[in-house]
Amino acid sequence: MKLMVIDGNSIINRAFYGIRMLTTRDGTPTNAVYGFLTILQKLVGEESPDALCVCFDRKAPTFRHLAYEGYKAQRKGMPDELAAQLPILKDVLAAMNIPRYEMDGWEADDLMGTISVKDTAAGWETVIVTGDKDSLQLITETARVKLVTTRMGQTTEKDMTPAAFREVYGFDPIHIIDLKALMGDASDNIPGVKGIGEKTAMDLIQRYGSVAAIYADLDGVEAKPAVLKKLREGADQARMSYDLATIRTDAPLEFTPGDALRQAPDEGTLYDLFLKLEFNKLIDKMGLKAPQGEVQQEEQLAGTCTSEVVTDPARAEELLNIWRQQESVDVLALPDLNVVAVEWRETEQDSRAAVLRADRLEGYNDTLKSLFAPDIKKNAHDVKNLLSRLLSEGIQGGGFVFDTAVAAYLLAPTDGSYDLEKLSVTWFNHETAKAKETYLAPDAFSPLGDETGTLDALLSHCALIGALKAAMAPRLTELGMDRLFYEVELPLCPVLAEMEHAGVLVDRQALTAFGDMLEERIRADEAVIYDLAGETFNINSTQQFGKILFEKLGLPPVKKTKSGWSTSAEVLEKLRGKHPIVEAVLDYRQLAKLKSTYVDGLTKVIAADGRIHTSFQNTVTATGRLSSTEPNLQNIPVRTELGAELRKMFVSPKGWQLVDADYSQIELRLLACISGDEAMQAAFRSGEDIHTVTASQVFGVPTELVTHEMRRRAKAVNFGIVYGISDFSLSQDIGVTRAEAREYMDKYFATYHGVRDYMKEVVEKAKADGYVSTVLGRRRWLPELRSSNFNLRSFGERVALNMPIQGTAADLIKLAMIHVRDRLRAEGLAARLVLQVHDELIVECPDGEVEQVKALLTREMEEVMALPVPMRADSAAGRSWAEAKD
DNA sequence: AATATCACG
DNA sequence: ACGTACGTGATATTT
Repeated sequence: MKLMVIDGNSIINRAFYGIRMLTTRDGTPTNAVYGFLTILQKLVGEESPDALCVCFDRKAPTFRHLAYEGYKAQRKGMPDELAAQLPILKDVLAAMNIPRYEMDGWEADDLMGTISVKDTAAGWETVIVTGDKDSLQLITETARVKLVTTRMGQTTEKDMTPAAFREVYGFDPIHIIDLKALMGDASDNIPGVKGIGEKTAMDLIQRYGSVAAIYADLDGVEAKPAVLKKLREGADQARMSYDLATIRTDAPLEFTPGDALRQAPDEGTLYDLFLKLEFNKLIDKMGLKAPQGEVQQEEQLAGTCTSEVVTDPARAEELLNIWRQQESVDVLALPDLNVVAVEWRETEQDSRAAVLRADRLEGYNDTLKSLFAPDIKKNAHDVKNLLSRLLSEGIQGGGFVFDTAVAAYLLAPTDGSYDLEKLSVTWFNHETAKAKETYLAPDAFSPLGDETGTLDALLSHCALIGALKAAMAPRLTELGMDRLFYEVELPLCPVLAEMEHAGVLVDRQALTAFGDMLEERIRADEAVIYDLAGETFNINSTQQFGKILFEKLGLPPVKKTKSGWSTSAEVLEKLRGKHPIVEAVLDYRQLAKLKSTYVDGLTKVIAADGRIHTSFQNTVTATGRLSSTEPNLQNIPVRTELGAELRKMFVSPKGWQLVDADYSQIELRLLACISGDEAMQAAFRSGEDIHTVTASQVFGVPTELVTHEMRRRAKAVNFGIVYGISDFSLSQDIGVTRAEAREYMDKYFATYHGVRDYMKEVVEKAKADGYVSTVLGRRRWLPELRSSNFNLRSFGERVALNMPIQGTAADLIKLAMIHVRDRLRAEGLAARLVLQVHDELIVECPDGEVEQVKALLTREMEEVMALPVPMRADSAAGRSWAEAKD
């Protein structure tokens, strides 16, 4: 019979440091518990012990430690992230019915020693699991130590039997105590004999066997005189250290191995616990089932509903009428819209589903049009995308009352992706069929394809939308995000879809001509660079260029990257003037970027209608902003003269113009609002230039005497504040000493103490709540604030400062976009929104509408919300984006 | 797939 | 003592 006894503290420690940080969505750290369980499973699998128990340390002072009061005094307390996981682990062990031993005044290894002795007495074999070499003294013929090490998430263990031990150390296991007595152990604060290290100690113990033997006849010991002297002077230390290093085997513990016989876990309790810890993989791996009473979710997901493939137009009509009666139905469409699944509840319990297929149903397009009309209320996943595809088919969809992708995003905006498969796991801990392997497979619905499982998967995903809504809607309400969801995000979907569909007209010829010009200049730069380098090389390769720059030409490296010396523009700026190649490469880089990313990149995505249709992503950013992809039209150059040329390529159709409206200083204005800073609010209300006012106050001069340089620095401080700046970064940014930067910030905070107080309070509140939020209640969870990692925690603090501001700006412009669209429509204008660039809206309209549209945009943007500081928006019109941007 | 760079607000 | 600003996406090179 075999008993496995685990050093709980040691193993959870190894797990904590060996496995990357892991937290639940609310920030509870779980990596150590997870790691512990992984190790436990692995070892139990390998050893199949008959009995199992875990020992823990109890912090109280212990007698064997009284001998040396410094003992453990200096041992660093365990990090909070680890300490928080100990009680969790104990709960898990309880649920698994694994006995746990801990006693006031005793350490885990003492208990393990005691248990091991009793185990042997009962005629059992013992396996001691620990990461601590101290415990090697417990090795006997019937007790072996499994030494566990965890690195990069990989666990390796080594079996230490008496033979294996002797192989490594050259003496018997029990004498590890003697070894420690001589060499000490810093991590356990065992002093050892001063001046005796590992080498000497090993040699002595190998030759004499024990401390006792050495001191019994110190004069007979063969060693260097210096060593002998140290031994003589350290006799007391050696004796004391010997006691400290000795693991006791006489703890007053009642134990017989039968107490620890393995038992089945309490499945329900364990399931709940793992669900809370988000250990979904473990639930599956251990085949755990939900406790009674929570099973209905499974049934709902199992999709036991009745389904039909609609082939009769009359039946389709009938169904449409049924759907019109429903409070809402769930819809899931293939990307090409040729197959649509609809699911609805017939009664409380029974659900039904129908599949519409373009190839099976006559009048499919009309049915589609009716289904997506506003009078049928629909729940869908990624409404914006669906609406966009519908518009491509000439259908203007409406009537969407829930979007599971957007809801998932609002509830966890940093999760990254929200496909149905993933949501099924995060919300219900249920693996579903993979869309790509079933209904999204290339031949899923082709006549030659294999349809087995395809419809099942489609319908179960469709039903999942309903189940997710049932779970998410109350959560949104609970977190106060109803208005944000139903009045901002959801109504924004059709606006975005329309913008994507509209696209923006591009002057292809001008773009090509610009590209040709760039091409020529790039060639010229290449020639110059090769000449200056004395060889040809790939200028785009930072490695090759770095070699030329720092090795061949011998310029001084400035900054490191992970893989060598940086050649970034920031570095090259500093090297400017040291060698002509620097300037040439800077110029080359600018041209190459414009050519490849913008001219070539944009040309590639001009559609047949001569326009570029970007995709606006509404479930990507952590702050609530939109993002733009394929292509990204939110990073079209503007800061350099040459780059800004590109904006001349974005044009209006004949007889039309582009109207551009942008918020002025929206983030700083919101900082003034959110912080409640009177001085800053007054500055904005005065209507003067905020950077000038700030400069005047920070530098203590009247506004008329603020120089260009003073304003520039004040502007950098203003911006920096919004990002949670440090004096170091500010000094880097504006090129002054760190002390000066510090001084500017101090003066800034003296002027705007409301901002200073806000910065402190928002971080404190975030730490208490675990999240920050915007004016409209958009949330970002911040588990980083609980990290023991300084960098990560500091990052969390900066995010806590920035997200409410950037996020509120995003809230505002999103709301403004909805209002703008509604007003354009209400006033019967042909004008339409085409682009959004975070604080800027671009509308395309007939010449005759320009003035009306300019006024409308300014008004809707400025008056989108009543705030203590006025929001300002400026608008301008022109034949191109460049012309409209002044 | 990861890294470096650079475009934007 | 730490390491040094928030939020994005595209391209080219290298692994």
